[in-house]
Formats: sequence, C-alpha cells, structure tokens
Amino acid sequence: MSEKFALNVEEKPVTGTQSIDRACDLLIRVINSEDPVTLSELVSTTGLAKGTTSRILSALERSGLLARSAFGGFESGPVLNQFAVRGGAYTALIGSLTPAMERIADITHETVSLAVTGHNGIDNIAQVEGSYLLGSRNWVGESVPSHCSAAGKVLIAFGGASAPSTLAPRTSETITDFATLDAHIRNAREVGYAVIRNELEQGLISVAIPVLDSSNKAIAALSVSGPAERITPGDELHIAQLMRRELNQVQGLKQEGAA
Amino acid sequence: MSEKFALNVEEKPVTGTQSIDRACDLLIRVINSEDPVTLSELVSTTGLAKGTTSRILSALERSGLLARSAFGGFESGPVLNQFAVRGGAYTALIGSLTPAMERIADITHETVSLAVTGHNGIDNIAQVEGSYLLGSRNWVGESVPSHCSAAGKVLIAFGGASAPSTLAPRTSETITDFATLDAHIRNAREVGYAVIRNELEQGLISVAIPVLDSSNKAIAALSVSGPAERITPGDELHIAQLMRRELNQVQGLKQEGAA
DNA sequence: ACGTAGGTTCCAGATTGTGAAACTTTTCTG
DNA sequence: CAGAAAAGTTTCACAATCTGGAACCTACGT
Repeated sequence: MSEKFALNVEEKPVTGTQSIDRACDLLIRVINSEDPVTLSELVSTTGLAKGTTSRILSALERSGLLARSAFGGFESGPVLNQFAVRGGAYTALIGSLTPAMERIADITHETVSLAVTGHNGIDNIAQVEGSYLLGSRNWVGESVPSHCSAAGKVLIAFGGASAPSTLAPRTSETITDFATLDAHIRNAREVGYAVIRNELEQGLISVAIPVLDSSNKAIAALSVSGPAERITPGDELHIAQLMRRELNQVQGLKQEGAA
Repeated sequence: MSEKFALNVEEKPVTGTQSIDRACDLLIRVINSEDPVTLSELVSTTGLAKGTTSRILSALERSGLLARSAFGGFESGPVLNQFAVRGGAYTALIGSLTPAMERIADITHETVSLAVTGHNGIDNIAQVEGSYLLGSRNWVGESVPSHCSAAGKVLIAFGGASAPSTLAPRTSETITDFATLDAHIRNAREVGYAVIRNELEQGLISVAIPVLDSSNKAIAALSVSGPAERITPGDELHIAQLMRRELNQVQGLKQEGAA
C-alpha cells in the first residue's frame, strides 16, 4: 500500500462521451476563470471548432449552468450561483472546524488553513488569519500540487489522496523524485504530521495534521503556515501537537465520515 | 414592452445537444438534491436507459463536477465544491448590500431578503433576520415563482426578469390571471415597489424594491417580510421608502451593472 | 458606410452515443 | 451463509446524433 508509486498511466480509452467531456471541460474553464470568457477565447484554448463550441455553450447556457455576462462572454449561471450561496458540500466541515482553527490562530499568531483533496491537487477551503502582518494571503478557493504542500503530504499518508503522477518543481527545494516523497509520506504516517520548508515557495513553512474520519482515513488537513524566520524546525512538533490537541476537542467529527 | 404577455411558447426544437442536455439535467438534479442521489433514482426520475445514465454520470464524475459519496450515490464533486467556497458570482452584490440590509432589519425588526432572477423563478441569495421571534425561516438557496413573490414583481417591472408563462396558484389569493399580474407590475413600475399579501403563503406579507444598475434595470430585489398581523397595508409605503433610503446610501452600486 | 472580428446557423457525412441485454458486484433475506 | 434480488457496469451492432467547415449574420470601430 505504500511501496507502489507506479505511475497511474492506465490508459483507459474512455469512449462514448466525447461531447459530454467537451462540455464539462468548457464548463470548468468558465467557472474557474476570474472574468467572463468569450467564445473565441475558448475556441483558441481548447482547439475545438467554433460551431461546436458555440453549440455546446448554448446548451450549457440553456440549462442555467452558464450565463452570458452583459458584456459578452460566459460566466457561471444562476443554477451554479445558487448552489454556491447554499454553500456546497464543505460547509458542515468548515463550520465544525472553524472554532478550533481560530483558537490555533490565536495561540500561534500564524495563518491556519483547512484543505481537502481536490480534483487536481489540494484545495484550500477555509483559512483563519493570525495576527502577524507578514502572513499568507487568502488562498481559499485555490489549489496546489499535493507533493509540495504539507496538507497534501498528510492527505496522501493517511489515505485521503493518491500520490501525484508527476512531481513538478515550484522552488529549488521542491521534492522531485518519488523516493524522497515516499520517505516524507512514511515519516508523516509515523509522526502524525507533515511539513514543507521552502518546497512550495521560498521562505514558506507549513505544518499539517490530518483530520480523520471514523475509519482513520484523512478527510481533510489542518495546517499552520508562516515564514521561515518564525517557524523553526524545532517548532514543528509543538505546532502539530497543538493542532492535534485542539482538533481532539472538536465534537462529532468522527461521525462525519460515517454519516 | 408591457402589453405583451404572449406566452413564450416558441417551440425551438434545439437539436444537436441531446447528450449534453441529458448530462446537464442529471448534474442539476444531483446538485439540487439535499442528499446523495443514486443511479437508480436518476434512472427512474429521468426515464433514461440505465446504461446511458451510468455512462453520463461516470463522465461527470471523471471531470470532478460530481463525486460518489462514501455510501453510494452521487453528490457535488470537488470542482463545484471548490467553486462554492470561492463564493460564486453573487458575493460582491451580497457584500455591498449586507450593511444596508442589517440597518433595515434593525429598524423594522423584520426579515430582510435579497433575491435575483434565477433560472427557474426568483432565487433568494441572502437574508438578515429581524428581532421578532415569529419571522421567516432561512430560505437562502431556495427559489419561488416570480408571480407570487414581491421580489419577482419588481424584477419583472424593472426589466430584471420576464413574466412567467404559467401562473400556478400557491394559495387562494395567488394571482392566476395575466391581466391582474400585469396590473400589479404596472403599479409596481409607477410606485417603485411591489407587495404580496397572502399570495405565496397565508399570512405572509412581503414588500420589495428593485436594486437598479446604471441603466435602471433591476439586477436584484430587496424585500422585507413578515406576518400580516404586523405589516398592515398602511406600512407598505413606509417600508418601501425606508428600503429606498438605505439603498441610496450604498456606494458603488450603479457601477456594478456597468463593470 | 465599410471592414473586421465575434458569433450563429446550416448541412452532408460518419463518428459518436444509444439502449437492450449480458454480466458483475453489492445488498438483502430467509 | 447461501441464494436471490437489486444496483451498477460493460458490451455491441446500429443509426441517430454530433461534428466541423463554410456560409451567414450582427455589432463594433473607424
């Protein structure tokens, strides 16, 4: 269960859904874009035929998933915006962990983040700011590769995510070989927490622990992040223990996974 | 622009997107459902073939739009959940109006709501509770038909929504003929606000004003709701004026529509 | 008024999606 | 714990559906 980092290059052809795959791709491109995206932009980035793209986007608009902004260009439609105000599936998790995150931020004065396994990396879904002026900006809604994120390492270590198939470097210290990553994962599994030091961004340290369900599988990761000047290697264990202590006081967490 | 209530029964055949339409329909059914939905449930409610449904749902899952819950059944996937934590497209609007809504709730002690035109009716996207114990429950994330909603009437009156094609009754006092609805709309356009009295639910009164963009088109509706015992016909004008006064103090609203 | 870019519609053709049935897996039930 | 039933997946031949190039519209900008 841990030796194998065999590249998941199982080339499943997956046939019978060309148009739906294209529609999903277009939909995701639009909703992940900050600003409205025009038809032409989508045509050139996807390489699809203009007519095809127009037809698919019209179908998505007709269903209410997308909408056309007043100034031309597509953006998320009423159906998805309404879904967003309802809060999506992470609301319960965020709600139950926010008090603990606030206490950790109070004590450490550093930024505390909550992350889950996303479709393409690790997704940050909540964040509580510490009191230091020098701290992380708000990265809620963003994704990072799992191999250069402390949250990613614990999620992999505790069965909440699978190892990435490629290890793209972000800094000179990013882990780029599977043996080293494996070592980090094994270590995380033993000590119960994981760390990144300069692996995502120069000077950024992050310590993460897993949030486990009733079967001890990670459903999320809690982390504290700050500059290398403040978080020394000697602090890592203490931060992890603090997080674990606060997390243990959260009620009803173990039920979440089994509900 | 106001005489015509001609039923929009333009039977556009719309061809060339059967599979995408089906995929959108399935996706929306899943994300609008409170609990995870199983394949069989979707097969029986949509009438699609089992194999087809399975294939489409797999494609949606592969893209990350849907996910399979631990106990079987489909639910919103990481891509959409991540979209939700980012807040969707209504965040800016809600953020700029919340202070005004809170002031209105302070003064009236009633529930204040914000609604926009949705894909299928009027969507409630934000709500501030008044201090009365007897008040509306939280209906953020829910939709109501436009003809029996005060917000719906002003949205129609000020070009933010089109009149519905059918007038389904909700109570004995729901407007069910187009002539009466037209009269209400015209009146709303003249006086600048709209009211429902027992038209959505017995005993529920609601007064709404439009939130206008730079071209005086309604982009949303602000409303105060409460029981008939407290909100008398004589109060309606005062409530509308109060809302207008508070809304006029909101900065930067007129720009929103033109941004 | 003219030209250009952005977007929609059309249409013949074949690639793609379809659904019934076979097959596998999971969940009841006695 | 077997045996049955329900739930879900895969297969396959067929043709209906989707495709993409080109023609056709707008709506700007000059």
